[in-house]
Amino acid sequence: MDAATPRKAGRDVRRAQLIDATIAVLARKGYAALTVADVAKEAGLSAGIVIFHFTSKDELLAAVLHALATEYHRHWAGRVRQAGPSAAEQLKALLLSDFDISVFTPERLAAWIAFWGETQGRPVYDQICSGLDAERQAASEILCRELVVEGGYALDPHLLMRTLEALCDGLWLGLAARGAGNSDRVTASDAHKIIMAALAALFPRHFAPGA
Amino acid sequence: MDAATPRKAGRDVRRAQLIDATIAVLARKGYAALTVADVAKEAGLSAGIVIFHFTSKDELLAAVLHALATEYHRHWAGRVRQAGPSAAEQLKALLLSDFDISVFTPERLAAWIAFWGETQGRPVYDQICSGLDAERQAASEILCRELVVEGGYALDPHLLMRTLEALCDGLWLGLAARGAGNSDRVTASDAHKIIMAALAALFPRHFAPGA
Amino acid sequence: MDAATPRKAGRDVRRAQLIDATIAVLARKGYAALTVADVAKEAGLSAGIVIFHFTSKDELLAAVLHALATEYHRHWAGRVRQAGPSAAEQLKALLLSDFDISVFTPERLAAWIAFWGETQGRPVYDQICSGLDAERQAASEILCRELVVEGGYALDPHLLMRTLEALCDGLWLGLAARGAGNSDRVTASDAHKIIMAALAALFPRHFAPGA
Amino acid sequence: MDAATPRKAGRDVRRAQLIDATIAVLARKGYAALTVADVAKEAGLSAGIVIFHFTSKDELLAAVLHALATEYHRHWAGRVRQAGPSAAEQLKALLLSDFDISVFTPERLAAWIAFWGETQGRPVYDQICSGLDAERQAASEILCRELVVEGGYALDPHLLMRTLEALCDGLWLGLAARGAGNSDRVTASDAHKIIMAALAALFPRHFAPGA
DNA sequence: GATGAATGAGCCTTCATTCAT
DNA sequence: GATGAATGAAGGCTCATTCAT
Repeated sequence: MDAATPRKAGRDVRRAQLIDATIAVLARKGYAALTVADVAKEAGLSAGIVIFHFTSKDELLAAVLHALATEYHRHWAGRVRQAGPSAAEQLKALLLSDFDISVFTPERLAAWIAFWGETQGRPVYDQICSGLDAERQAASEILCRELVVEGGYALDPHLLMRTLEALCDGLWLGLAARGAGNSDRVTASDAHKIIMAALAALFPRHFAPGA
Repeated sequence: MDAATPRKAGRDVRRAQLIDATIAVLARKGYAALTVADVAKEAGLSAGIVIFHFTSKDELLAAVLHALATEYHRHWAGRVRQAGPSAAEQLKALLLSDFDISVFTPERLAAWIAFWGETQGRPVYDQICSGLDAERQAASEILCRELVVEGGYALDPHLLMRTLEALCDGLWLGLAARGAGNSDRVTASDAHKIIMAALAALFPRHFAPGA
Repeated sequence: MDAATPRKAGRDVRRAQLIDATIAVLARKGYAALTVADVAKEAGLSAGIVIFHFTSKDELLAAVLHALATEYHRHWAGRVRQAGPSAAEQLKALLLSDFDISVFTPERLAAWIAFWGETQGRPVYDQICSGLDAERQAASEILCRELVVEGGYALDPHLLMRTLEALCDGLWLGLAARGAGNSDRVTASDAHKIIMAALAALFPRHFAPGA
Repeated sequence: MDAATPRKAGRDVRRAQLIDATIAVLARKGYAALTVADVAKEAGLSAGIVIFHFTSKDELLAAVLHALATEYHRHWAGRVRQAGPSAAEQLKALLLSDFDISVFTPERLAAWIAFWGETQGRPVYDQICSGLDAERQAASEILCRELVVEGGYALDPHLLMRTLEALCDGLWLGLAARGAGNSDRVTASDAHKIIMAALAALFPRHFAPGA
């Protein structure tokens, strides 16, 4: 692919390059059909070097998931940090960060989904994500709790967190769906509107409808 | 597996048996790791007979997805038909039908998710589902529109449908997640509560909170 | 090789055929250069069927060594049984049985030697042989002890056994040696003479020189 | 391995170092499992430099065998030279030199055996050894002939040489054998006793029993 | 219909060898 | 001289598929 692949490269540079190539192949062919040769070709390298850098296909895939999970975590955590001091602003930032298409390109979403499907029979994948997932859920639940307290809503913060996380997951699924002839696809813009409408419906005293 | 596998069985019976075996393997090992031999063993038969009945592994998997999609469609359509005449009752029936644990066992959910991950690079899978999916989305959107009209809500029926469908999808993902040490899992009961709370939030004039 | 290889064969027949093919390749190319494809080609079959019958290359080789060791054990034990009742006759039969060219063809000897060289780093090979080896050494030592007692020789039966076993091993090595331009090779006939001369020298009251 | 590996070393020093490393790996893993990377690691160097110094793996192994054969030759030849003037003393020196454990460590013996097993399909190895082997056999046979003439033994000097050489080879095999749980191993001390007893039996007028 | 031996394509992985630094 | 990233040729093994029985 990359005709300008330098013959030599630093260890971490090459690893990152191969991880990116894997994501691209994952998005194009899915998890089951991905081969080491595909990844190598995508990166303009040989299959041998993939094993050289990652020891095995399994470890390459684990490294890819780890990279995705870490990137995801950094992204939402950064957005929350940059948000205003109020719980409402932070929750909004947390949820909308999932639909920042400059980071979560269709390619990356497709790669994520590919891993979801393989969590069965690959407990490792769960282990890679569970810690970071738990952090996000905890952050989300804390923010929900604050809003509930502030607004006096008669809702369970834990279930609110589950609701919002499920909504985000479901929207990702919709964004990644390759509606073949389906011109009627979910877009990132839709996702934004949906998230804001859901916040307005659940926390009417914090979020104005149509904001 | 099943020691009492009858040696003779009608064509469709055997196909159904093999489809069930495939679902079981899919749930246990995931899509990528599934082999024809696994399915055969699960069904207590030989690999040859699997190919004999389905011509190829690809067609077996397509048949499985078709069976799942058809079953899914029949289930929600039946529930909507059995529901009361009001749009609110029908929408509620439609959404809650997804969490009927007698039909959507963890095994079946896991099989579904396995297919989701492979939709990339397997356009066939999209084709199998798209028609039935569209029907459901249309039904859902129509019901949302009726509620919007009845209740005078300032919400877009299309986005409401997307919201509810995404929520259901996300909850399925959560139900299927095999949180290893994660005692804090989403349950079908949680899903019911979440759906009802979401309906109450979005359509307050149709659904009482805590119903 | 065998153009008349039947398409189907009983399990044990095929295993024996593949073991023979492996011995042939071992003799021709040595242990390190042997490939599953070589064995398959030698047997006129595909590589897949080798793995099908033996699970792995390692297990194939272990099975070959096991077959060789068992055959060896049966052979000398049979010869001893057929020999006369005296310890002298039995010891003679035991030692000469190693040089029965109808069983220990150059090919088989070469295969044996190939395994000897790989016993390092393959403890399994030791385990396969050690039991049967010990039996032979015990039998040999008992016979030596009887001769020592009968003849009043001032020799240690254990060391006598070691001497005779080492001599047999060394002669096998010489028989298997492929003296390239070396027309002066050890022959089975030499081996017979050497064994008899050694017996005559060690047990002069039991074995006449030149017998 | 050796942390004190000097970065700079004369060509021959480095070659010798790599040959020693190869012998160590050969003894530990056997011939078939030996890799250039193993040798490099053992020597505390990189794989590239091994090839640089020996051009190829094959030539490295040939150099190792050559080194072993030369060392072996020098050793016995030196011992014979240092021995007394009589044929009996020289033959004794020749044979016992094989069991000088200060030179023929278990490691070196294991390396030798590893090569024996690969002589099949590697005619080069035969070529490397045949010349020096022939010299030893000639020397041994000449000494045997002298003893036969002196003692008037009714034995063929050629077969006597074969007998003694086979005995030495067989004892080496026994010394190198890694009897796992086998506490009953051949020792160098056993080998000495066996050689002396064999000489006493074959040449009673030259060697006293129990000497 | 059903089995299981057999095939062959393709994949992951190893490893000797090259080469830029 | 020395390193280590990189290659490419095999090799072992898996697995969908075929076919004689």
